[in-house]
Amino acid sequence: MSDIKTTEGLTPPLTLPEDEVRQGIELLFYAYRDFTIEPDTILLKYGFGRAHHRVIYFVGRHPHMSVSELLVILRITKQSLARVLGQLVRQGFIVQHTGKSDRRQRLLQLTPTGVELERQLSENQRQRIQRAYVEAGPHAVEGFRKVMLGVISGDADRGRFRRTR
Amino acid sequence: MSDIKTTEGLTPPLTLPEDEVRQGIELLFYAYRDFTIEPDTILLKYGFGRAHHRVIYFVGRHPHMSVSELLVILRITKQSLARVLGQLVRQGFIVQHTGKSDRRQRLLQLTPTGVELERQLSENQRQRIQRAYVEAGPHAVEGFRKVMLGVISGDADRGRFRRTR
DNA sequence: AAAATATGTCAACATGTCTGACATAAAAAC
DNA sequence: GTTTTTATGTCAGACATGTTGACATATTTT
Repeated sequence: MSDIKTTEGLTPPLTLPEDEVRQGIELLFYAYRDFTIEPDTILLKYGFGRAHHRVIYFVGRHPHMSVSELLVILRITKQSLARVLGQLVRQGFIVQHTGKSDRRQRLLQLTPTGVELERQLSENQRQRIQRAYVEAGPHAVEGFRKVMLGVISGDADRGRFRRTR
Repeated sequence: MSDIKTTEGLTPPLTLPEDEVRQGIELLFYAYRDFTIEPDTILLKYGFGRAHHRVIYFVGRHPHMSVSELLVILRITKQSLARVLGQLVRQGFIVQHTGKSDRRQRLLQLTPTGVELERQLSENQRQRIQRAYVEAGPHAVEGFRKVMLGVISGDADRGRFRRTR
């Protein structure tokens, strides 16, 4: 973050062109915008929103996760989560079961219907990533990962990516 | 864009590991989430939201752009835009002037105050990108760009990036 | 003169976020 | 074993951002 000093003849140009940085900002904006359009459309049919997708995605990704773990990932309040999670539970996409070691916890899990919805929702996003990855090539993907990790804030979250590869 | 055929012994592995794709999805989620936290916090002080930032950003980026051009970029309805744009104009961050060739148009421009707010808002995002770019190196940045362009949908939007480099 | 375009505006509504307050059950600490 | 902390739920009210639909005005194009 800080220095403009570690430059002793190394590769990176220390002052990046204004335009290059602006481009980076806009790439993130457009990519995220397009990345969410199609799932959003599907969700409409169920009367759900993007928040439901996020919950379904992460519960699918980490079965038996607790409510508080989910809150940490999503960075929203429990009241915000309560509405969408409640809907998903009442409508049979997610089940909650009491934790064994800690009976206060409500561990979350997708139902078969939930799994199906998750698949349907993420399908387009998977294809989009897959296509972009294949077209760009593995070398570019490595660079993509590096930059994205640099954009992400905390070591905690960065740690989530320290396994693949 | 289309094919899965140009593979005769080339580099890209055609079936990407499930986990690699998932990782890509999550990188986008976390990066975008963290990318917007700080500006959002600043905006709160002004009673503004993320939508105001987007308007200020793009008007700053493309001075004298028309309302309809802005609508195309943002992909929202004019009624949605009207609210935030109206606030920004009334509070002196943006001025509208009638188009010369087409007097129906209201061309948008940041006031000095608007420029200052834009700078303040985007400062953190610029630093974030700059840091990530410098740390990852120009080679990685090239890969990042390739992948992000692949994620973005239309040729129209991709065309916005066909100049730098 | 008529039609299309660029913009603005009013109204109603859905969604997702927030803060604040309070309740319950279970675990941890004393 | 009582107290405190933790995990979760819930109610209520607020605000920001998005949507549709309808209609108005000025200006350009046909």
